[in-house]
Amino acid sequence: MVAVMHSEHPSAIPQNGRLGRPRSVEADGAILRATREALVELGWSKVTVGDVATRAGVAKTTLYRRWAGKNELVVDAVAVLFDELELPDLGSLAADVESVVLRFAALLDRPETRTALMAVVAEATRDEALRRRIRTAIVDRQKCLVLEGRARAQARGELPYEDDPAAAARNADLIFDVIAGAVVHRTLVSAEPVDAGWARGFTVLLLSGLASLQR
Amino acid sequence: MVAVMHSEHPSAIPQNGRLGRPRSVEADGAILRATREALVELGWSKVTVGDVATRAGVAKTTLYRRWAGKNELVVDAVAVLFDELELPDLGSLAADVESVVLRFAALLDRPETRTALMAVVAEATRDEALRRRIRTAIVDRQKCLVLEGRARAQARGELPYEDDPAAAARNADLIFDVIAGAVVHRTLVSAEPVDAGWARGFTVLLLSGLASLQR
Amino acid sequence: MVAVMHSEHPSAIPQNGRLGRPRSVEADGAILRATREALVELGWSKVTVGDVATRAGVAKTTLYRRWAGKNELVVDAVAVLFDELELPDLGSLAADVESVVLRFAALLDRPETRTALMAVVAEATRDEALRRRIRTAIVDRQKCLVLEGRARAQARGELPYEDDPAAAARNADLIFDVIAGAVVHRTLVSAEPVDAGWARGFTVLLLSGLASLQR
Amino acid sequence: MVAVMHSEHPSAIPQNGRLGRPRSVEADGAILRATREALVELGWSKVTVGDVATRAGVAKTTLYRRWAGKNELVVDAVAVLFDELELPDLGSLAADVESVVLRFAALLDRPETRTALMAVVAEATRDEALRRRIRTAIVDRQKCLVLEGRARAQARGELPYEDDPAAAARNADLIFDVIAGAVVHRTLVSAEPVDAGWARGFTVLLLSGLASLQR
DNA sequence: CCCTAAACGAGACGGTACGTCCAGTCTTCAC
DNA sequence: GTGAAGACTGGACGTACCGTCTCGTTTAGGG
Repeated sequence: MVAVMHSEHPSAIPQNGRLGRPRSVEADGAILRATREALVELGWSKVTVGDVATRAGVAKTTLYRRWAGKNELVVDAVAVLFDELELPDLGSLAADVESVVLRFAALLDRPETRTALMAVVAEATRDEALRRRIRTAIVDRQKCLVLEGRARAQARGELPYEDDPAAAARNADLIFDVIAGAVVHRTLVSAEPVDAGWARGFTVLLLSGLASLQR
Repeated sequence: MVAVMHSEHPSAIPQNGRLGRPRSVEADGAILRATREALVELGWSKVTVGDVATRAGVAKTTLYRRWAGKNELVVDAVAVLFDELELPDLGSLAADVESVVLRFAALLDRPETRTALMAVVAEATRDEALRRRIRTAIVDRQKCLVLEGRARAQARGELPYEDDPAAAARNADLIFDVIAGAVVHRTLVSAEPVDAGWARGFTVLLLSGLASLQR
Repeated sequence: MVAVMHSEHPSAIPQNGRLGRPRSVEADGAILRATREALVELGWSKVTVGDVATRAGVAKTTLYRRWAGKNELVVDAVAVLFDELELPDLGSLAADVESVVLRFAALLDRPETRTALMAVVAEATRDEALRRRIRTAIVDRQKCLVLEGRARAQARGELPYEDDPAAAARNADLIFDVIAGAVVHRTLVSAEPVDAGWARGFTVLLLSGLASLQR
Repeated sequence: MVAVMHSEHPSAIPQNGRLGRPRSVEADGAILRATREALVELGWSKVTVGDVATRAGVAKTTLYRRWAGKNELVVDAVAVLFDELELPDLGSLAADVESVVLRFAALLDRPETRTALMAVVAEATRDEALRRRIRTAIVDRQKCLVLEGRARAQARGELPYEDDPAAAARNADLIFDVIAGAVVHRTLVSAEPVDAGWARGFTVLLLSGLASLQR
């Protein structure tokens, strides 16, 4: 993975002029850190903006200058964690898939993502801007793992190069929804652990199915 | 599917004795109906208990006597919709899967489920009782579709009978998470439509993968 | 004093026919007793009808069949206590007045009257029926003490017989308001004790003033 | 009377530092005015904090930040009216007393005091803080009228100067309870008008009695 | 000895107000 | 002009009582 390591404070780019006191640079980081801390302790629904501000040692005003509300704040706070997702080359597609499944499951097992992810997705069903934010901050970051894995497998000769770029994109999306969906559902809805056994079984199912898609 | 048609008011079973005025039987139904209506109009986060009570023509007290809060109420309100999920015998496993995928996607596309489902799942990460309620009211109802579909496919000779019951259960769970997860993720996270094409592609992937699991 | 010893349950006179189960005779007494008990423990504003019913071992319905609400109930509950007020003949008007002042103050010092009396008077400013109830149940009972004391003093020759009955009534009312008002104010507003010294001082003031009124 | 004209917002003195937005100065006045208005229209028991806030064009929060509850609020709202009580020098003690009796009665006849005064006194029997508040906000204001009237009468030679300061204080208290008590009782309990005739009769009684106390 | 009719207990009902909490905005002073 | 502090409006929360109602269950007297 390229590890974009996006800056922790893309929050807003006010800087209308160059006048006045510049924004505290530490504030953004402190706020996001406080948000994650609050999520761990209290869970999504009990986190309050005021409390986050207090934890961050920051006034509510400061926080609202940078984020529109709780939803946006939490998306950004959690998004950082998805930067950790990487796809080390383990030599085979199966190993790569198993690895990413386990890493993704581990990420969803952290209390801050666990409580926040579904909540913001739920909010997003009614809020296009939030949906975009989630997509760019979280979903796209995961989706490129799929693309990267496929490219690597193709380079290895495990998967054929596809002629039709539309079909290729369609397949990538399908695979992405299957992987992410299965892991999320297992973890958050079924509330059962994603262990090595499950990951292996899932990978077998996925790769066999995948093979038949390519034919 | 057996279409259990569970009673609309499992809300609470106080009935300590037979003393006192009995609870209004219509109230439960009216409240759940009002809840769905409010979900459609306002979306999860804007639904308020007071508003639901008003819509149902019921006092807040009455509502709180039967449900502990918004979460429990919404689970029960939405659960009813999952009773509609059926698995008509279309003659082949592939047709059955495609059909259930489309039906499930259609259910998730309804505004009341769309906005509510992820929200209650999110809350459930911090609330064991709610998690149980979701499981019994919603998840288990879906899972039995998987079992039913498999039994039917086995009867048709499309799938072998499994010797190891534990492995059989494990596979059923895996398939359930893959199907439900993929559809949910496609619908709510990726926010893309589950159309006939997607359903066909997904089914091909699933069934091919499935075949290899059995070997 | 005549010690009317009014029955403890004038609560209502339903008895439309003679049919059906007759009202429990103990209930009235138990309810009034429970009301006083609750007044002592909780004070007027925290007493609830439901709690009184429970204490009396009676259903709320039963209570509401007999009293219109908290106000009426409390008036009746407290009224009984005013029956205790008597005017023993101590041989002189001064002694009689001092005695009744002290007795009245002692009555107002009881927690149930203390907390209830002003409250119902306050409610009565907006409720003519309640005002009448207070008058007949409490005020008139005290006022006849004044009349009795005057008659006795006249018999003793301490006070002249008045010719004008209107003036006599006016004076009695004035004296009543002065005595009752001073004691109530001292006890409940100034919140200072009515002891023997105060009673003596007040009696001197009153009787001297009284003498000049008669001239 | 000196007409202290105490500020209309002694409600609370938080002012921990000088930080933050200062409390709205108009709010206090608007709230107290709205309280009196509501008292007039609805009477004590039907006044609600929420309604007062609405009338004052203020959020409930704002009101609760300044007063602990309905009792405290009403005391302050009514207290202002007692500032109007003055003791104009009419040249003789009798005239002064008659005048203050009529003024006080007129004050108690106003619907806002009528309904509120006894109610808060009733509550105060169970609440030491409220009792203190009543004393400083209302009672003490009246009591100084007594002291002023006596000083004036002494200056005129109508009353002797007292040697014993303790006895002087005792007498002032007694006179205060007798005047205030009689007027309150006549007005609120007996519910009869305090007219010129009654005031004259009462004054005669009081002053004659008073004379004998000094001897 | 049952029948009728009211009173009973229990507790659910529609309401109203409570006092608290949080969201998001606004106002002040200090830097 | 930014930042901390905190007051502001607005609105939902969940609880507590109110006074009414609807049950099933006594408990009389009159037939």
